[in-house]
Amino acid sequence: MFLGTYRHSVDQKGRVAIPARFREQLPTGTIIAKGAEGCLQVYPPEEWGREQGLQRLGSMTPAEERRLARMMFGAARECEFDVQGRIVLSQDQRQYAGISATAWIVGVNNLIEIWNDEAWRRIGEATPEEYTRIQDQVAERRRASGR
Amino acid sequence: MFLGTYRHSVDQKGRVAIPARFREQLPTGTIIAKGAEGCLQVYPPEEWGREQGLQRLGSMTPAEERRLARMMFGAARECEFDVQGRIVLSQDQRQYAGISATAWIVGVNNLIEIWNDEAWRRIGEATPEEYTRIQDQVAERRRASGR
DNA sequence: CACAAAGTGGGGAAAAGTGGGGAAAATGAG
DNA sequence: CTCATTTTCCCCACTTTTCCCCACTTTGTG
Repeated sequence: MFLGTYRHSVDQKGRVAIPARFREQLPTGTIIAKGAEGCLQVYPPEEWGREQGLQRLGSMTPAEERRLARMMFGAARECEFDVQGRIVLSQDQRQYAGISATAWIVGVNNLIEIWNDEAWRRIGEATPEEYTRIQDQVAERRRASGR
Repeated sequence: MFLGTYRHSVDQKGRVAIPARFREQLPTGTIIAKGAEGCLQVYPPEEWGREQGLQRLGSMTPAEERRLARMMFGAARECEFDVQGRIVLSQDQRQYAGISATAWIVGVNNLIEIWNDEAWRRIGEATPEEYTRIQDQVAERRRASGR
């Protein structure tokens, strides 16, 4: 399980340190892909496998899903860690996520997301009031779906 | 079951001692998260699993749930106790809860909450009249929703 | 009052994160 | 094909943070 939010610097070569707590849980075969809302997503192998299962193309696949699969799999890459535990974000990935000198690295249960400052402030930062509202929303949703 | 209210100091490194009575009931895998009304919440593993564990993030997750998952998991951390039974509250957590030199640690049945002085005074110091009124309100609401 | 348990504070080693130099590999122009 | 330029990545050095350990104080109990 990946938990917590970390702010790390991205150097001129595009390297970011993945927090040690996360790195321990990331075997070789970990994949980095483009994600919704302009973030980058890091999938451990089993989670990536789940996505593969979900997004198989065939003659019956609707256009939208074909498009999603192409974007997602086409833009993905295997993560390669250096001795210091950093990965290199490609030019393309940095541009997609709008990342320059710093990045937020966020554990979201089964995967990790990487955000630029401004986007994470908008999406992830919560005052107690917002947070209270969000929690009520979760509770409401849960009640509605009968869990 | 967690009962009682304790006032402990938070040192310059952000460490708080969790009361021994509580600690005995907290195995490894205990989670600390942000909670409603600006408190921090400490979940024993089963409680965390019941509340949050089910949600997974993937390409098929709807936008609303993506936001919830990012906030819930991004704001949480696994508790790590030192030999003295203390945990470290991160900078971010302390800021969220408005905690500096002291904190109130409160057992609330199935989980533990951590509050700053001022907020806890508002919540915890109920007069008999207020207490009665709140109890009646909750009972009424429950009856109305048929639980 | 004495002893044990719980809580508090700080010093220092170890780990994590950051930045840059330079060799090897890839790319691209002539 | 060759040479120059860029990119990649491996390695080292430095800074900051974390956390492990010890010692002291306070509280509670017999």
